[in-house]
Amino acid sequence: MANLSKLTRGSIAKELDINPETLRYYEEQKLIKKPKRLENNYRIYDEDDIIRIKFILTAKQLGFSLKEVKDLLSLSITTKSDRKKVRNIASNKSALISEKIAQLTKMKIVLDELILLCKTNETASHCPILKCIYQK
Amino acid sequence: MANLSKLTRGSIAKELDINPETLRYYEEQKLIKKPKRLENNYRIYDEDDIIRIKFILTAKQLGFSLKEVKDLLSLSITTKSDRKKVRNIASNKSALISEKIAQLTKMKIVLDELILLCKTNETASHCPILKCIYQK
DNA sequence: CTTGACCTTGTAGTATACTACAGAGTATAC
DNA sequence: GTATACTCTGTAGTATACTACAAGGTCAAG
Repeated sequence: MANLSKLTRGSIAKELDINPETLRYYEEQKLIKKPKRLENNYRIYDEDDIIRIKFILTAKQLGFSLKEVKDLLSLSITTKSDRKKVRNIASNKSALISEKIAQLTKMKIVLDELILLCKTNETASHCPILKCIYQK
Repeated sequence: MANLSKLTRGSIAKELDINPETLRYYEEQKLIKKPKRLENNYRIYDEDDIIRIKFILTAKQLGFSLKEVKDLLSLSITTKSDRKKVRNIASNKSALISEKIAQLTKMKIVLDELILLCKTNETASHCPILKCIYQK
């Protein structure tokens, strides 16, 4: 039966540079919905799935666990009662993200200083990266 | 023998809200140096150790693996030959951090928009957080 | 002077997040 | 029409990062 170069597990995995099995794992963990199947029972993904998977991979890089990613993905307001819950989760995550940005900014400043030192003839022993901890 | 309320494994762990065993694990993994010992063989840490442990915990929250943390902690210029190596690692990490900051910023914008929606009477179904993927 | 809360070592177990494999079916390339 | 390269399911194994436990030593409080 014709495949018509559809978005199967393998092609998605290749495009996103992940193991095809990871897609099955995310499905099992309910991070992505069960995809449609071709006549031959092959999983077939759409653009929305790709967006979602990209989000999962990105959030993971930013230090969120799969459980936290799941929380983030659940943030939609479909009923009135969702409003307060969503606002709570979103507020918490927003604050957490601000904190992460602040820490990363400090870390980047120290690294960029260090790169400058490398270009000149100075030395920087004693783990200069640690400066970012007691830096404003 | 007098302890003089020294910084033992337990007190550090309590202060940093981690499991005392984690300190032994980080020592084994060579993320922190072997600490001095009291006369009774108890591990005893100093302020530098605390800074270093705080850095490890922070970097982990930001999505760095322990291996990456180790790389970051190794960034010191003690000999001339270090210069190029340090500059390479630091440059790579600096760029990676910029990327993380950009992604987190996008994510925060979407979350803050969502919080606003919660305050008004609008709905936001279909996982609004996913917007941060195809956002400039 | 003992009870309980620390500490020591070595080793084993766990949670998270994949990753691989077996055994079978399906599909494209020559 | 047959390699070989996918796909399917179920299940087992692995890497990372802890976390717990056993068996024993140390220490401050009552």
